Amino acid sequence: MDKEEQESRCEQCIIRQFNALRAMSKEELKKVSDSKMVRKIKKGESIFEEGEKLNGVFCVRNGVSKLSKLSANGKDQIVKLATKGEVMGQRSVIAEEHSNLSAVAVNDMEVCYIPKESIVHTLKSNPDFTVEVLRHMAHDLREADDVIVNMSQKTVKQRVAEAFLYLKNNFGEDKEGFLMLTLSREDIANVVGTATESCIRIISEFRKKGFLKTSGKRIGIADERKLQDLVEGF
Amino acid sequence: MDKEEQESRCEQCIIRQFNALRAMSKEELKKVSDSKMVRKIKKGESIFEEGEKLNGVFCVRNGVSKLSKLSANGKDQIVKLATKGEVMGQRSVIAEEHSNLSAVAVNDMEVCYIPKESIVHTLKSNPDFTVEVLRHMAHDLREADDVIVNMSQKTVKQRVAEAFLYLKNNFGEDKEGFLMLTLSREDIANVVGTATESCIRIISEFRKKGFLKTSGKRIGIADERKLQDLVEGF
DNA sequence: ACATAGATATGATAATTGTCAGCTTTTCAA
DNA sequence: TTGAAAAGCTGACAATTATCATATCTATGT
Repeated sequence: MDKEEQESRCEQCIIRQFNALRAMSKEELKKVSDSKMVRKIKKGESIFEEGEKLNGVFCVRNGVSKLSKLSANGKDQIVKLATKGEVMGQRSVIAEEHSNLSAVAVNDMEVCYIPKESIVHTLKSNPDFTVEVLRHMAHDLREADDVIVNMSQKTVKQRVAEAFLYLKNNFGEDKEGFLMLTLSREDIANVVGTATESCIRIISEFRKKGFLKTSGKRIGIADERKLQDLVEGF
Repeated sequence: MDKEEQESRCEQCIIRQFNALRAMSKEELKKVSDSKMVRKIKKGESIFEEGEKLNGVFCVRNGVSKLSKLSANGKDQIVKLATKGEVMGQRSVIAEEHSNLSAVAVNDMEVCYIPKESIVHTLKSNPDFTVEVLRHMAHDLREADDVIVNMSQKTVKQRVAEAFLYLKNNFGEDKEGFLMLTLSREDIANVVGTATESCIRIISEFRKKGFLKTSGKRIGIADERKLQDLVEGF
């Protein structure tokens, strides 16, 4: 077993610590590892589509994927950004429904595809694993509730401010102080649920006020305190 | 065992068919039944509050409860309406977090309080039950995703129209054609995520256009087709 | 029945947000 | 390197939605 092959064994995979797979037994993990497939996905490529029947889940090893849903007016609403260690598609596999979301790579990615059999079998036989999955889903549900409240009770400006704080806290910033995860203005608008132009306008405003700094499409947070105040309604 | 006592046994409870309790064994159910407490709650009374630590879950036997979250601007956002057969508080119990939502009775209710021990123990030992809970939570999560998209991509008018269709489909209407579940205009506004005045205005408009009919605070759907068209953007 | 608090209704106005059009800058592949 | 094409930006304007003020109705307890 060479180095690369070794690293691609689930048993050795560090990523696993962040998700429910850590509750699997050695034997179960071995099965998963044997049945999984590593896939490289380029920026902009689709991983799965809304309405598609998923026969497995995707575990993110590297990169970021946007999970979105097309609305009647033709705009995508980004519901979640999935990053290293997160599992995509588990909701659909568990509920045995077609996917309610599309997944598209925001940058180059590496994901493991795990056929549902490996998962479903363990769900039925290893309660620790099932409870662990349940915990993760409970967490996702709480986050979704929070998003609902933000969407309906906060202004667009507050939501934009919050989005940048979220990006900083979850993806970090480089040495120059720019956000590690660079999204297009359109993607930001789709996270926030607003028109691209409105989003751009607000970013400009924040830049003029010294809350943000920009360089091309890169954006950095210049005054976190002020952004935070804005989110909280001051 | 008299009739009332018999009906209050979980083993006999029909409600159970609608939730994850149906996956419990006879013995497990007996334990739950012995530890549960039936509680009557009057309209407007609170069942639990946001931030409260829940030591059990609430199974709705009768009536409807609104699950809401207070936003920074002082308004409640109603995230879900829980009705007969639904279990409230399970997310918090499973995630071992304080509740992220408040539950208030919309009309007179009867709920069973089930201490978390009965649940948690079964979660660890009966995978069928755990998977069933997981399925329900997966379903809730999907619904939450849909709400996010609606909130951020639909106009207030569309959301109001959708809310009435939802109320009709989930709670039905009486012989006169009024919705069985009567919510105050303020509650409707809090479901839709808008100002109470805006909500009232839109209801008036819909009445004038013949989409709805009203009688005091009761509201009925007069033209489902037109409401549906509106939701879909015509 | 009646008073009254709370809910519903409506107008006027302000603030927010979306849409369309046109322009400039950046990005990326030939 | 360069020239489309895409992304970013800005102005003007329209549409939507919130806010405040005030009036009317209605449910509820006494």
